[in-house]
Amino acid sequence: MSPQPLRVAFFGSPEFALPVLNALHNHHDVRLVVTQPDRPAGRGMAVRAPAAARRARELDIRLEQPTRLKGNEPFHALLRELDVDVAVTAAYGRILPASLLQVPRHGFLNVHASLLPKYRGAAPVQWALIEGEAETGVTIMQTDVGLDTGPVRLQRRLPIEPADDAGSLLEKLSALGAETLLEALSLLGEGTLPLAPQDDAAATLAPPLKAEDGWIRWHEPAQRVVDRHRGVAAWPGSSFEFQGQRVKVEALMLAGPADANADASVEPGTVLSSEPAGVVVAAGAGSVLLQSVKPPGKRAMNARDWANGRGVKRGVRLG
RNA sequence: CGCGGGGUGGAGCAGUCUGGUAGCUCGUCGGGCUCAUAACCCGAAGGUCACAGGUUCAAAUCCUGUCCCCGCAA
Repeated sequence: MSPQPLRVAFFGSPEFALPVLNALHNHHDVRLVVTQPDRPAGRGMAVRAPAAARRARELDIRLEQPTRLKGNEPFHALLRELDVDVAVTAAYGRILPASLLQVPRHGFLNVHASLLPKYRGAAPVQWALIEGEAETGVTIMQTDVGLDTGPVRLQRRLPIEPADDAGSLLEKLSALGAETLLEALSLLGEGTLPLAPQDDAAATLAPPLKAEDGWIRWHEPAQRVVDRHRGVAAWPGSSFEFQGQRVKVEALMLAGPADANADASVEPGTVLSSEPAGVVVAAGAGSVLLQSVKPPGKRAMNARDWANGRGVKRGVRLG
């Protein structure tokens, strides 16, 4: 795709970064991979390396996992030594100091999973889903000192399918991001990569999700409950409270018209029926079908099975 | 040895603290009722209570060890 391989440094950590790293490795000269440090994760709290770090080892690319960047002179020196044309970031998860941005000849390009200036921040895909957007996309931007505020260099749009959740959309967008980045680097090599400032007035924020973003708000309209569920699917997942316990919802959908909450006097969160397909719950408008749930300490089960065992039937209130 | 929850007929649970007849909501099978059903009625089958050892007249239940599942932690 790129006739002229560039010398690049790559900054990225989680799964989202992998397609981008792989694309760079296939078409350019990746001289360095930088990820977040290894951290304890998983049951047993075993130390685990970020996805990009494991991939870098597989590809036998030099790997650095600095704890801090600001004032880290040896790291700055290393980047200068490697003499890279451009640095690329994709979900690196850290603000870069100005002193670092000017080291590569062409600065830093960031692969961001939204149509900037909308959804600046750490969770653009998740928030686009929660807000019920019909489309999203990826932006290749020139990194500056702000949070996703730098000029847009290349952008590609992608429709959001009804079946998409945070997991599937992140996957699609990382693939699209990798593709778009290669195109951008190609144009960069030719000196024809556009540079357009963002319209700050149109900017919106997509902050990291918090655990409470996953709680189902039954008073929201049914479609919004579904959209929120899709957005928080990767983490923290949606859940509700029942008898003091947090029950996670693995699968949920809009209830059919037959199950619609016709009686507006029914309190949101009230179980309307328990049927083979699942448990129908009244929302602020309309109703939602819980298909698969996961009580604490248990594996995922059909919502109907869960209801059978816990005495959940018509009229019971969920929190 | 980071913290915590769990393993009981085919599914989901109660019972364990305070040892003493295997319980509940479903499903399955047979029969009945109904124009009909995610409905209702009658009946039946189906369980080494995760595994091993120990205590006891007696263990799903108490003690010890092992295996497996799950949550927190981003």
